[in-house]
Amino acid sequence: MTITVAQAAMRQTAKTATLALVASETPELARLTAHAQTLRLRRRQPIAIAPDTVWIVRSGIIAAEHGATGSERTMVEVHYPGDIIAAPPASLAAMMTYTSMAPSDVWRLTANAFNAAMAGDAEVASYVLQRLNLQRARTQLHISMLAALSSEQRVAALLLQAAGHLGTAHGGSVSFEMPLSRTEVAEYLALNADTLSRIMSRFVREGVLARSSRTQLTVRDIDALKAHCPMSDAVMALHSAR
Amino acid sequence: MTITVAQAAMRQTAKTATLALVASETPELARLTAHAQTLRLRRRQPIAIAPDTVWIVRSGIIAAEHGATGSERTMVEVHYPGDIIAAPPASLAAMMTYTSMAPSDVWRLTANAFNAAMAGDAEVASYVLQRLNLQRARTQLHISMLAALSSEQRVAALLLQAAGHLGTAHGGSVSFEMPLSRTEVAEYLALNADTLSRIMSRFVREGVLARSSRTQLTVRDIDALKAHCPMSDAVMALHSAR
DNA sequence: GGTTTCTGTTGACGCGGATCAATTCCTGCG
DNA sequence: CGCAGGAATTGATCCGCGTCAACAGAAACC
Repeated sequence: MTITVAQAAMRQTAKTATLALVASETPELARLTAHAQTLRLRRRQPIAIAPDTVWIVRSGIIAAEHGATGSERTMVEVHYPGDIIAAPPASLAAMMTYTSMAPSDVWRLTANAFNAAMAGDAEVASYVLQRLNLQRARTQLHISMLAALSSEQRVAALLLQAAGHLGTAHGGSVSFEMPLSRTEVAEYLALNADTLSRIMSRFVREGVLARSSRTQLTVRDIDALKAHCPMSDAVMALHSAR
Repeated sequence: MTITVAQAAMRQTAKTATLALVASETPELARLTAHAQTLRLRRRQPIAIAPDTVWIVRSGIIAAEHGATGSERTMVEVHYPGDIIAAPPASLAAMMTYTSMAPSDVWRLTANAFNAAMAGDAEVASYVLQRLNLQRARTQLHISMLAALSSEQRVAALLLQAAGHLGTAHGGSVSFEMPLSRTEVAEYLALNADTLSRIMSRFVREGVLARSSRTQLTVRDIDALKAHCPMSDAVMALHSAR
């Protein structure tokens, strides 16, 4: 991979910024920085996740998608800051795509360095396992959503997730910029894009949601939204920026 | 937890048996046995996964289900021998149920002992991460199945999975005993049980499948089954007993 | 062995959401 | 500023699969 001067400069700024972040938030991870290469990703930038590498999301959003480019595509997982991404097994690697859905900072480590860091430090090991466990819980909840919820309930769940990760409370209502396009949300929820559009319009008509631009959303009534989604409590518990 | 004499006896036999297994298959895990308590589980035995414990499946099958008992239940994950199960986050724990779907041997460790074992041994750490990564890949494939496949394709995928884990090849065809009931399969595939029954009958009528009893299945034509399922290659790659 | 109860099968029917097509709305670009 | 191309909306239509109900078969219990 070649690195331009501009990219190198961005990496530098990213590195200093995230170091401060780490010191206050996750001291365990700070011990990984020594072996990590910091990368800054543009919006919609596809990422080549090489075998035997581990990525750690520092800011932004990374989407993991599965399937051929075209109609039958699925957004399998959405990664938020703090998430740990290991290269998929070889048998799946060819069908997986990773994309940064927003400007993101990530650390990249070799699997060896990552393993060594875990083996050498009990607190790092404990932190990593706990984090992976949280990600597993989110993925399981995702399955539960797809399996048990109607399309409207799924959309409500997604809005709660986005609000939890990206939202800023503003006197009872929560605003955020949705980083996923309509098509991408549909791929995440296993929904037809047209159906999704209808449901969003319905939410706006009902007054639980407002759109100031195509990507700027405001949840006007969180409780009404929660009432639309059976497992809202679990969704909000697992998807809060904290 | 009280342990009867009979249970203690079973634990003893289980322990010696699995130790031999470990020595030949997964030397990394053998180093965990010292801190593990071996348990034998009956078919359909529910498991209480206490906070801060880690379970390792040695034989049999453990199902993780989510949702209230009753209609809207989802089988979120199926664990096979070698799998590592960490207690779910508190916010999800109340809605999760773990059940042994077949006679199973499992190891139980405290999270502390597990973390310590990883931190003390680089090979254990590497093994655990690789295993967790395989489980993540399976879960992602599960999502992809639910999102992208029709009900018939999903059933085909499940049969390929079961054949891979439990099947014994027998001259071109593969036989196995299905540990899940019709209802449970339906919960795993996010399918109506009646619809599942229809699809199974269709497979039998087409000749790709044969039933010698309620639970004894034989896939008569693996290739025909693979033709029914778009991502059959990935399914078989990730679900093979090896 | 016979009754009860649980599990699976099959048909008829209806609904939720996918599909297709037409239109409108953004956004970038000359 | 106006045009072009893509993204989102919305209506009309269709079909896969869920739902309900009636029945059949297996296991369980006395």
